[in-house]
Amino acid sequence: MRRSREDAARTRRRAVAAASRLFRERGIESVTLGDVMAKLKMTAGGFYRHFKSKAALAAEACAAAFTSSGLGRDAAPSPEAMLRRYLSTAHRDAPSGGCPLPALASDMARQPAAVRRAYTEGVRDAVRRIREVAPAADPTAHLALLAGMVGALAISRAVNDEKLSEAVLRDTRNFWIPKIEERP
Amino acid sequence: MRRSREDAARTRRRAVAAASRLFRERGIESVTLGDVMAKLKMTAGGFYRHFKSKAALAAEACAAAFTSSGLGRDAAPSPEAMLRRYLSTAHRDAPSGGCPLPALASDMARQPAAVRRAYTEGVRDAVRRIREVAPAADPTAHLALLAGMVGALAISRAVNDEKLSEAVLRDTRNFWIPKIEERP
DNA sequence: TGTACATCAGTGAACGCGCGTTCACTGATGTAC
DNA sequence: TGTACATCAGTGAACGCGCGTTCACTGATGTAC
Repeated sequence: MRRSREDAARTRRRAVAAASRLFRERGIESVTLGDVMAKLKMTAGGFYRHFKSKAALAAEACAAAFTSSGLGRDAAPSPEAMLRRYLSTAHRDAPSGGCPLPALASDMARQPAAVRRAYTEGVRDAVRRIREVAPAADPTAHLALLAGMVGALAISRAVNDEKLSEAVLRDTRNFWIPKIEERP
Repeated sequence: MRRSREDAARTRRRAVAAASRLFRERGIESVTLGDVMAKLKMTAGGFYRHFKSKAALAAEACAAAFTSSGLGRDAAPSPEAMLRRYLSTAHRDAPSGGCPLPALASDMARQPAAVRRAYTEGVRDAVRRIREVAPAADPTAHLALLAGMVGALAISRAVNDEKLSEAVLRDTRNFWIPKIEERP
């Protein structure tokens, strides 16, 4: 039966939020509309009152993942605190609330332009954020640091061995912390 | 009709090789058995004369991707040459023949233990390889470098903007080259 | 403020499609003598 | 070496299943008067 406008708008927002979490956790293609709607305790048919297609949801959910995620969330901490938070086992083990960059990277090759644009904008935001938090001397360090953070998290999640997984996070952290604390 | 033993063995090898390339190009789950067998100009039904299931092929194809891939392929070059090759637009644009680490990272979370084990072994091999080629002073640098290489390639492939994509590769290269050329 | 009607959020069944897997079949290869 | 038979690599159709999407339907919400 019909719901109030506020209820409907809330359903839409909840669908985007649930998809944003599920996509980061399992990848866009492995998540079904049934999975997303089940999180709202709804049946899949109702989905199309709110979105044109799964691709449309993917574009919104990706953008949402970036605006609500790790790197940009709160006021600028120290560069060391940022790195420790990003390269933590907690972040590794909770991809659904974490940074979309490592979580969605390999999905991007198969996504429509709208989704890829959202991801690309997310990379630019992350670089800006790093530049603010850690205005290091070496101008090539910012993208190299981002690559290291994203790569370390991705590898630490992919690997089957807890010790190796933690070593990747720890060594990447320990390598970068002195580099970004330096001031020219 | 029946084929000779050598023909059959050759078919099996070709299937593993084709899958290894396709998996790196499109991700394991987006590649169908039909895609793999079409590369051999065969129909999908014949697949099961050689493999128990798609998962069994995935395990073999993953392992194969590591033994035949980028990082370990040829005699130790200079560390700079290795970095330039890995972080090149050529490598970025040819994932099917390239390093499986960035290509398969996000598939791993959803793979059975055998596949994840192959990937983990691949990470260890890559670290060993980096240690040989670039025995840098800082002991945390090896994993940090691997993370940077994998992250930079993954981001450069995911991003929609050619300039940003090249900047990620170039900056990561330029950041690391002086670090790994240093000898203590 | 009440009433009559149109709207539309959500349900649940149905659809078409593509996938992994199975199977009866074919005919060249391998084997036993 | 030749012959008779068993094997089995590959074909192509069929299967069951899950997915994205559609649709008729329901009944509360919104609107016109």
